[in-house]
Amino acid sequence: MSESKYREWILDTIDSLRSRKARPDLERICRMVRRRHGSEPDRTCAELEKLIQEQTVLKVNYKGSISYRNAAKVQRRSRKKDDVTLTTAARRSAVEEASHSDLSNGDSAFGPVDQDEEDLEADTSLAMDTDSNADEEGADESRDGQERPSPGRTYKDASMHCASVRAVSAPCSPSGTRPGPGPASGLDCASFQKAGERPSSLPPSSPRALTHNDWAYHSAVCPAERQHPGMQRDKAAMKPAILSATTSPGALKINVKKEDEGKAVDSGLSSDQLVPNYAAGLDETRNVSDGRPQALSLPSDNCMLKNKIDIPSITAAEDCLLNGGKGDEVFVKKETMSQNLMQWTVADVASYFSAAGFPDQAVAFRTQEIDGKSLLLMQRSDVLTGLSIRLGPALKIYERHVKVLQRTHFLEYEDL
DNA sequence: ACGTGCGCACGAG
DNA sequence: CTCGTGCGCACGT
Repeated sequence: MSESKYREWILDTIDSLRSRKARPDLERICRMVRRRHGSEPDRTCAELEKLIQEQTVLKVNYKGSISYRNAAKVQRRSRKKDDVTLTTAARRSAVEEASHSDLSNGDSAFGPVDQDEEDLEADTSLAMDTDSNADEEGADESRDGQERPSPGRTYKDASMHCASVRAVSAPCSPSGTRPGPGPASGLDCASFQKAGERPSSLPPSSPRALTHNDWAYHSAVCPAERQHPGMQRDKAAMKPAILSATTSPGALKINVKKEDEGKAVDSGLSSDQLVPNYAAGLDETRNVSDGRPQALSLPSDNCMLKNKIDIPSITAAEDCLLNGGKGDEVFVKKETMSQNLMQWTVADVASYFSAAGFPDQAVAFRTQEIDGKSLLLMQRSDVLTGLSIRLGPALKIYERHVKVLQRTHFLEYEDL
C-alpha cells in the first residue's frame, strides 16, 4: 500500500532531481515529495530509509555529500558502450513494474547488483559506510549536522530522525579499521563490491580496504516501521560469500569468507559510495572489532548479528550441495531456513532476494505479496513469468534460490 | 520565495 | 575520449 506508493514517489523524485541535474539529497527529496504529494517529510524520510534498506534506493556519498540513487538505474561502472544507449532509455522505476522490462538488462545493471551478466555471485554488498573518508573532512560536521547540506529547516527534523542514525555512522567505523584518511575523496568507501576482488588482495591498509563497509545499520533508527532486515551484503567476499539464513525467518546474513573478514571492500560500485545508513547503531552491536562480516539483521531480531563469521564454516559443506556445485558463493543454510520458511513474511522474502543480489527483482516479490508460504508454492513458470521480471535474473532466482529453498524445506519436512 | 533547466567542470572508466 | 554527476546560475512561476 502506501509503501509502494512511497516507493514510487521517492524513486520518481530521485529520477526527477537527477534529470534536473540537482543532487537528490534528503532535503530535496523530502521537499519534492511533500510538494507533489503532500507527504510529511518525516514520513518520506522513514520511507526512504526503508527503501534504502531494501536496496531500492542506494545511499551514496558523492563528492562529499550524501546523495541517493535509484538502485535500478545505477549502473555498474562498467559501461560498455553498447549498453550505454540503453541506459538512457532504460530505467524507470525499479519499482515494481520496472522490473520487468525496462531495463533490459543492458543497463539495467544496477549498480550493485547486476545480475545480468554473470552474476554470480550475487552478492553484492551494500553499503558502506558513509563517507568514511570524508569523515575526516567534512564529515565531521556532517555527521552531526547530518547530512543535510543546507540548513533545511523543516526537513531538518525529519532528517534528523532518520538521519541521525546515519550521521553517526560515520564515526562508526567499527573496527577502527578505517584508515582514516581516505584520501580519495570520497570514494573509497566503496561500497559494494561485487565480487570481484578478493579480499585478500586488499590489505587492510589499502584505502579501500577499509572497513568502511560496514554498513551496518540498524534499524533501530527508524523505528518507524519495520525495519527490515536488510539486506545487506557484504562485500568483500568475492564469490565466497556466503549467505546463510539464520534462524530467524528473515535473517540472513551474508558473509564473506572468513578471511576477509573485514577488510576489504572495494568499491565496486560506482564511484560513489554507498553510505550505510544505519550504521551507527549497529556498530555497537556488532562489536565490532572484529570484523565485519556483516550479518544482516533481520526483521525481528537482530540479535544475531554476532554470529557473523562463525557460521559459515559449518554450513558450508551442506550448502555446497545446494548451490549446485556452482561453487558460487551463495550458500544457504538450510536447516534453519527451512524451518522458518513458512513463517517468512513478504518483507522477509523481499529482503532475502535483495540480499541475494536481486534487489530489483525483490521488489517484484513484494509487489506480488510473496511470503514464505507462497514461495514454497511457486513453480518455475511463476517465477519466470508471473513476476514480470527479466528472464535472466528470474532463471537464476528460480534455480538458485526458489528451488533450493523449496527443496530444502521439503526435505526437512520429510525428515521430521 | 519557490521550481526548473542546463552549461559547465569534475572525476571515473 | 565517453559518461554520470551536480554546482551554480539564469529563468519561469
